[in-house]
Amino acid sequence: MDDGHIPSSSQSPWLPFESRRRARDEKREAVLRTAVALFLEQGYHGATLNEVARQLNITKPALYNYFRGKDEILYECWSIGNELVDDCIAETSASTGSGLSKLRKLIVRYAELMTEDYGKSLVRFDLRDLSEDNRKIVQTAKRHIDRAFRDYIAQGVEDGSVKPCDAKLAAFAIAGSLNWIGHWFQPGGEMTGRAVAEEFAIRLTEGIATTATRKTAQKAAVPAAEKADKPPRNGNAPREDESEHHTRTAARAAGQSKRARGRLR
Amino acid sequence: MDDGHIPSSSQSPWLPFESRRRARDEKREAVLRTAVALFLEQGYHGATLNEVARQLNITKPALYNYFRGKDEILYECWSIGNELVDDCIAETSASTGSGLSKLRKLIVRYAELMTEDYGKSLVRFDLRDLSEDNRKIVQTAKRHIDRAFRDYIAQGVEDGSVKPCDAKLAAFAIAGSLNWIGHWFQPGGEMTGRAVAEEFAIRLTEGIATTATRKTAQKAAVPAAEKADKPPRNGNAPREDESEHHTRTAARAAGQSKRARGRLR
DNA sequence: CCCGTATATTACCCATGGGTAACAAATAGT
DNA sequence: ACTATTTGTTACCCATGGGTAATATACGGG
Repeated sequence: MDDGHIPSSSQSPWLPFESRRRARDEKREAVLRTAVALFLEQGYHGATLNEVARQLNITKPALYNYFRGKDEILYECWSIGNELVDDCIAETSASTGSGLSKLRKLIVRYAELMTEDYGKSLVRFDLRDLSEDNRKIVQTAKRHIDRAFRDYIAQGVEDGSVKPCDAKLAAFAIAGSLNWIGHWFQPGGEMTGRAVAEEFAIRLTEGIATTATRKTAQKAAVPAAEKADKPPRNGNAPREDESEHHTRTAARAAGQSKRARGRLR
Repeated sequence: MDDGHIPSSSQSPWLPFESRRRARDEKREAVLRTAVALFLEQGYHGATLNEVARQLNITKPALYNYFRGKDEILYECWSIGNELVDDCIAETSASTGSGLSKLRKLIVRYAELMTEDYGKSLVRFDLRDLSEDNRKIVQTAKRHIDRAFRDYIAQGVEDGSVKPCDAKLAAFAIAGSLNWIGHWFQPGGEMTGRAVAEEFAIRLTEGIATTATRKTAQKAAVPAAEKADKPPRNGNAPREDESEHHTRTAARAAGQSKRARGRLR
């Protein structure tokens, strides 16, 4: 029971006896990183604030310097994930290309998000554990995400890159597959998050695309609408800049955003 | 707060003052029906046994005549859902036809299950709320379901009805879409459960099928392997034999099965 | 060096809700 | 009818864990 599990010293800014003066936001983030991991591992109700605090080498009441309560921590975790999704959507919407092309871009990004903690929090946390106000915010955001998928599909139908279909149901089907990734994906498995993401981008659009995509049998003559589909991208990028990615995005998120400050006494 | 919400008298065998001698199993089932609905509506942790009991016109301790505790009720709800899935798989496996044909059959049945309470319980309940033993049982059962999907896909690849693909990922993608139905579907919406199910069966297999399915552009010449695909079925059956369906299946489930008896004092 | 602020700690409160004990009422069997 | 069993009820226990009050310690500025 008391096996400790002292977090690797690079994780917690509260080193037992050491310069414990870090920027406030860094600590806030550290709390959220620990909380989201614990919530995912043990479930929101299974995880206790005492345990969150213990993993950070502090005690429970100290958490209340940064958050009003457990449900606010949950919300903030979700919120970071949501900002990441919003970024995906914004980037994708800003790009040029067919509806299908945009849809695939979004799928890749969204799928990879689902393999990370903050992404998982979008689909594994229960809305009912949030306060009334926050729940409404989340619901609105969810509709926003759904709309993005539908819009790209509808757009694809219009420009001919997507077969005529019910955009609503197609979006549900695609989003369902993607969201489910957040339930089964475990880092350290056979495939990396990105590999899964790219595979899903093909698989999930194969049914509704007007053109074949695979290097299987037919050799798919690329149609006009597809020309802007895949700019060289970053080829085979160094891969696994993940930790840096995390801190970067988390820092940005904590920096701006309208999320509550905690301790506004 | 005290708005009552007395369940329609056709729901509870414990009518306030009336012949309250029903068979034990009927009562057990009534508990489960009420519990599963409440767990889905409020979440397992949000729902209290007091509330379950109240909706049945009894008091909390009376529940312990039938179940050892809250987590066992959760397990039993899940268990009924699992038996329904097992039936789907058994029926499907017993049928003849191509791998694709079986896959579609399973998808239709599974999807429709996801629109019902006991089906939803398979994907919305948290394994971590179960006892150690029950959790293992559930995990094993989940693997069994996953295997069914994979097997049909692999079989389809072999008999040529399905394009070569990674059966594992394809199964995840399909199951993900289906499981997600259990999160968004609400009876009373635009589509019936069956309509959604049939739409999904097409949509989810369109990408991996070797032949087109839709009455869209191409007129899909049905290949040899597909001949046994759709027997007339029951055409447009009277539809909505749901309540009867529920009681029937629930009765069977309570009748046989090795599930614990409750109060084995 | 002293004080104000931020941050953390110790010690506590207490609502909640799962679970139990003791007892009562209905039921079935002989 | 009398009794054993089942199936309820009322009244209670109590572990858990979120949240708070009072207080101590570190730090930065004048």
